Amino acid sequence: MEGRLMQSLFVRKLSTFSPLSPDSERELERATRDIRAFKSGDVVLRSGDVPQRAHAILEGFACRYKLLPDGKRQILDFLIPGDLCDGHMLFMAEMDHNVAALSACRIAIIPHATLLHLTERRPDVARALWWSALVQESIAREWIVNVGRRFGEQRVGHLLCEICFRLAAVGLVRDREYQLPLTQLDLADATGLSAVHINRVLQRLRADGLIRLRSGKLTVNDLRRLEEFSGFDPAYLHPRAPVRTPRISLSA
Amino acid sequence: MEGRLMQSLFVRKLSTFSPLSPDSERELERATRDIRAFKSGDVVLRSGDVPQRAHAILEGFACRYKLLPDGKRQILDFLIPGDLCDGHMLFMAEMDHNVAALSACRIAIIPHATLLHLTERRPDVARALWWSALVQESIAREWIVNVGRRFGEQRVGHLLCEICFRLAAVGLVRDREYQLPLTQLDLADATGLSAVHINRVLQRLRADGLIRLRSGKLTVNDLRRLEEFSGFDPAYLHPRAPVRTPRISLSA
DNA sequence: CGTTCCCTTGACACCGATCAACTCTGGTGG
DNA sequence: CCACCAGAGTTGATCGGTGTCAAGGGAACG
Repeated sequence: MEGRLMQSLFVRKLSTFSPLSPDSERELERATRDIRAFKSGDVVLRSGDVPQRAHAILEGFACRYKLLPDGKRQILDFLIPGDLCDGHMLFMAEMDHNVAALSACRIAIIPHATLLHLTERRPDVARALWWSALVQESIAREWIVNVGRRFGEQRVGHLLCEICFRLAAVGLVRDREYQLPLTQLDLADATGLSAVHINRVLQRLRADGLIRLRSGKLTVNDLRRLEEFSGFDPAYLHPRAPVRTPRISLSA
Repeated sequence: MEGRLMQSLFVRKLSTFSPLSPDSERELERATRDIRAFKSGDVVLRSGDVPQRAHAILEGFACRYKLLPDGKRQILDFLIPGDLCDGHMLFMAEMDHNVAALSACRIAIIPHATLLHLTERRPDVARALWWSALVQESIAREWIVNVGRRFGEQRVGHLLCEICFRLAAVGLVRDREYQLPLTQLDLADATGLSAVHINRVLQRLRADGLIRLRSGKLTVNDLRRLEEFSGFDPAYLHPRAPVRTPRISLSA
């Protein structure tokens, strides 16, 4: 829908991390014109890969995950429109986890060379990328708390709150509702629970009137109550702009 | 012990992330001359703080943690000599978690102004700091897997492997042994288990001949076996130097 | 219009929490 | 030097959250 608009979600989101100059936005926009479609289940990045191109979600849901020797899967993060899948690969040697599409996705492919070149000449871009890595770190830490110390109901509630806030930040929440193209198995692997248990947890959340979830559409009946119930505090998403905005320039 | 040597662990570790020029090392060294002692239990950084100074561990163990409304604690990471507690605070608005000493610690206090100034003039320093943030992110993700999808024995085993590798990287492992000044409650809060259960897990690991743990000293009898048992793969610690080393300069 | 996921439900097992007591250790002061 | 004390480690009994297994129902897609 609205090709041009959706395309710029990546740039828009980056600029909320740290303001971008119009020129930088234009150049980033130009760099994200190579768009590929992925089907649900497609693997975008594989552990051990040494990717030469960066991937930015424009539409759809994806996730980071790791597989254990015994076949169990742990989802590490959901990737929503505007998210960069592999920002760290600009510097690191190889992927240490996988990324796969959880729904049909449109993903922008950006050669590292282009992104590096852009970053070298544009301090605001470098700053935004660095900042986005810090937010990801912060989200990962909250996930540790989620799987480590909360009960099933709170885990799921907390996760749904996080997704709500993150989607809202890119304008994908309307009337307390958002598209959630996730399987109960996906929710299970994100929360460290089993699919059967997720099913029962969802039923209880529905029975308590906290959420409605039908055919991929989630409705939060009372966000305040769900936050309270789940122990959710959006501070860890660092929604505001950074305090200091030093000029960062990457020059070759 | 050996004041001068210990002091430079922070600099030494940073330079393993990304090589530092002798000048940068010298300047960093000079910036870390303000050293404070902390007792076990002392809170170094509190959630909500807006610190004006960065903290680097020179000696001892500390941890990041969050407290839940019901009083439960989840440890998010252990901070060992060489680690920067709050690198992200150079950019972010406020702390979203706490940092406390788990043993007697010596911690270098570096004013943000100094660190920023240094970073602005020295691309190699900026690059090393960015890189260190990426490694922290990677560690946090592996912790999600640990608490989400492993059994008690493997969780603890995996954690002990990680600490072993990280301590070894700063030269604090000798003869498969290292100082582990952690309470069983600390291990519990790091693995999402209860203190009682940790006790039983440790007994089983000892009985299986995998480890020895007495009076704060941990011995790994057979690292290969412990890794295999715990599903540990050090790749996520990204021990090697970054592939690309673009010049990053922060200029005000 | 049938195949394939996905969701749902029930029975049962088990990992790990909780509670409560006891022991050990290291440090302190008389 | 020893008695004491507080914190940490240990143990047993019991409870409960969550996993596993197995079967059936529903909805989407070709």
